[in-house]
Amino acid sequence: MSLKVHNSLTRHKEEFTPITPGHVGMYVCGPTVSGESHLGHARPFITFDIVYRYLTQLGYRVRYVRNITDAGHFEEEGREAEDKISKKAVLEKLEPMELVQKYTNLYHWAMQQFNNLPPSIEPTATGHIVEQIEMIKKIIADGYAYEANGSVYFDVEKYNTDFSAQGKPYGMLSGRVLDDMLETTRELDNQEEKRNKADFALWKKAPPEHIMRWQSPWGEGFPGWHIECSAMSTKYLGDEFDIHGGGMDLQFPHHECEIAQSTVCNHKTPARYWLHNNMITINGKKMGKSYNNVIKLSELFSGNHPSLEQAYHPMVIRFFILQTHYRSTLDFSNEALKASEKGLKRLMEAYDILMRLDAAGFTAAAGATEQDAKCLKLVKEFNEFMDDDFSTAKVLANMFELVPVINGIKDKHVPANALSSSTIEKMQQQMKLFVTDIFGLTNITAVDNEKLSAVMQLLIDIRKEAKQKRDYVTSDKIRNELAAMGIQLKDEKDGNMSYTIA
RNA sequence: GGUUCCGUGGCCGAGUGGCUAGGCAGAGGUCUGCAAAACCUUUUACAGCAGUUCGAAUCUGCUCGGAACCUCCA
Repeated sequence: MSLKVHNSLTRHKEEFTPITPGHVGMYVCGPTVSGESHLGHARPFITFDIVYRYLTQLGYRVRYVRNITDAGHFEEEGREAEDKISKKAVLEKLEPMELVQKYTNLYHWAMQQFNNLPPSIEPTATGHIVEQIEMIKKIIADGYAYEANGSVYFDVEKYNTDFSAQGKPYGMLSGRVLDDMLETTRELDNQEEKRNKADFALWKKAPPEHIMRWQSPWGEGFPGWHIECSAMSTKYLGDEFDIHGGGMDLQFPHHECEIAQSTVCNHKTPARYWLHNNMITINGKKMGKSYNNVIKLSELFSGNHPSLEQAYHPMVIRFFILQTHYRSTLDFSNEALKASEKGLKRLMEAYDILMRLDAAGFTAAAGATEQDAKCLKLVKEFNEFMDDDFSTAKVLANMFELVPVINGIKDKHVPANALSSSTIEKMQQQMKLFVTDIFGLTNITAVDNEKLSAVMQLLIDIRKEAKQKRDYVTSDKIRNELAAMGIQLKDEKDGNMSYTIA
């Protein structure tokens, strides 16, 4: 079976075939570092981290490019003519680049907490002003952009007319029809520079108070919203690359404009497969700054937010996101996250037990017992589900079906002759591959401190001895006081004890 | 208003026309010095109406409800 992905461009699930065999170029829209990332931002980064990891697992050499938007070019409405970053810099009395650095660092910290792999290239908008200017010059030269009062706008209507003939109308990604849009677009201020309402800025003239500004053939200014992604994806991935990812809310206008710009410059639709993750909602509404309902990542990890009942470990968030398909909305609630927390712990504990099993001790012939056949099937399906547009939720469901089997082995409910050594090995191999390498999950209670685990072993030994002497005062004291510290002792069936640290 | 999508049991969520998704919570049991953990068993579903079909949560239509985008947004 081969990988199939849902392509937003065609609205169908399609077989994934890379342009260059063995290689994949993937571009994902990264953060705007004018503020701290929130839970909603976490979703695409985790989603495409899984895509990246899975493609790599399939044997592709993946170049994963994820930009950092560190130039504030957000003033399409022109109402206040101010750069978001420069404005905040004044408020916080920081240099713009100082602010950008601060939030870039915070973002990288959060990505590490989530165990997201770093992309192959993480280009910044400010580092590619030259490329963006060159691209704009090219678009003007081809007649698809015009200068007006120090700003440059993309001529959407001309583009739509010319490229519709090639079957590539403006709006083909988001299913919009330009003529309809012209009628429905709202009245905006300062639109007189544009020939048409649907036109978008490639370069904006900087007003005097604007701190971030660059010299250009059209005077001092800064790049428009969309051009950085076109410039950087072209530079690092070429005229045409395999995958472009991002949130569904970027489909229009951001990705639509990217397609238009790149198509004019490179004569090709930039990406073959467009993958869009859905939103995280809270009380049924999208989490986004315009709704004023965001929970920042640092708040989530610390529990320091009015709507949070507790802190949530980054791995819990990661697991929570993997429990649903990336194209579905995912509703945030304390109850749902707590359920994820419990589920993750249960999964990871079983995972640890499985990894410590000695496969040699199992005596069934492969596939001979019903249980053996079932386990083999469950584990085999991991690949099929991932190949089917990254169905992480279904993979997790299968993993959870393995959990009772693994725990049963530990508790001796599942005898050694119920499973074969080859199936145990296959389970270990597949679980390691999917849990650790592809899903990037780590045990949130893991202790990698040798001295602490030595101390814990000592306490466990003392408690065992106390129990043997029926000195329950001592044994309960050890158990209860450890529990008060957040360390849970668990008596196993065979008289052994294990522990988890909350 | 336009475009697109969704409505599954107490909660979150998979679901490709016929086969128990799964997680959390609840109930009963096993184990245990007690408890926890674990294991076993188990109750609640497919918004409504009509249609297609031998058969629909899954296809079609309508109704109701909700969301995203159309403006910065992951």
